[in-house]
Amino acid sequence: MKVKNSRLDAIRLILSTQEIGSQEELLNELAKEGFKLTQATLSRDLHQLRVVKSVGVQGRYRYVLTRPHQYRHEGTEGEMRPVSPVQEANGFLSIKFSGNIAVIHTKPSYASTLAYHIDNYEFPEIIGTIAGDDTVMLIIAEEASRGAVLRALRTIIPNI
Amino acid sequence: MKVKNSRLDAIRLILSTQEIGSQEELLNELAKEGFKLTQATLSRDLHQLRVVKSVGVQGRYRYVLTRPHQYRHEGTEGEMRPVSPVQEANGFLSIKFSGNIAVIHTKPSYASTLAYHIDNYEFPEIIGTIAGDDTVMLIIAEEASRGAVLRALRTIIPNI
DNA sequence: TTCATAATTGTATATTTATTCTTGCGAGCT
DNA sequence: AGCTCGCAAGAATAAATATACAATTATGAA
Repeated sequence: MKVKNSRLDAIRLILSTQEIGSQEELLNELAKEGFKLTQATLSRDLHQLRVVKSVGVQGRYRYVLTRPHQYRHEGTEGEMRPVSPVQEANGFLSIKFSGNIAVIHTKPSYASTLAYHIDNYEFPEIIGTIAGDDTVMLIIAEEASRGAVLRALRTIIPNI
Repeated sequence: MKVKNSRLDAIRLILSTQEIGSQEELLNELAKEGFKLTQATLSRDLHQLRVVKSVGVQGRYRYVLTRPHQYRHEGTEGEMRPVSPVQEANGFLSIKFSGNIAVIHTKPSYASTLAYHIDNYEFPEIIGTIAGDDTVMLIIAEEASRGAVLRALRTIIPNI
């Protein structure tokens, strides 16, 4: 849906520039931008964006974005995201799983850069990485399935 | 007050080892540990600890600690432990568990020093470590609980 | 197109969380 | 001792947020 995506964008914009302390407040800001929706929908949007209600400077509550970058899980919509340079040349060769560990093999010297980008996304499915020269080890969250890990990584490694 | 501080400690311990999705749930866990309090008090505790309700891997809500660093507001108790240089600057940021592995994130370049110190102690709970630039992975002994690991690490990382 | 399926949303409501108001307690003071 | 100040906490309640359900709308396959 076109409406929803631009609304999510608007939410991100607002939250990154203003101090919003409640959903109702955010609802008002969105209304100013011409978005008409209910608190229920907003709650769902925030959940999807993984926005959290945090505690700001004066002890006041504040909604904050947690993701450096957005990644859409299952592209319900075609929605061609722009492709970053990382995706162009990530050196990815293979991935294998064992227990709660995944091992990615890369071309020589690519591992640490790839790990850096994975870390950056702070996928909840991946609690940490460690890299050698051509190998990245991922520790997978206990609740995460391998499919979920692959989907998450696809943001960075489309050719996975 | 002594009670409150140990309760805050307990909250941190619980949140760092379990998936807690509501205050009531946390209240139950605290009850198991012998803490008796109401939701109102817990809400205030969480606010003080700047715990946020976030979204975990399965789309489930989860309370997470935002500040790995401990801060006691009022030095109610003198308790001035001598602080070693390691403790001064260990670069510790966060710790997460999955299976028998713990992942510690540190400030850039701190990981190997921290791992070195952990190795040095030869904690029976930790059978080995491996470090990158800002990540230390710990392999946990089969018999060791996560609480035990945290307690052990507290020797080196008081702000854990 | 038409049907089936999945996604989006609102309404109403349940659930959850924050806060107001009050009491009790202990430290430090005179 | 009595007094005050400030923190801690519970009870009750307000406020905020999540969700079950139903209706609508989009998407895709044949």
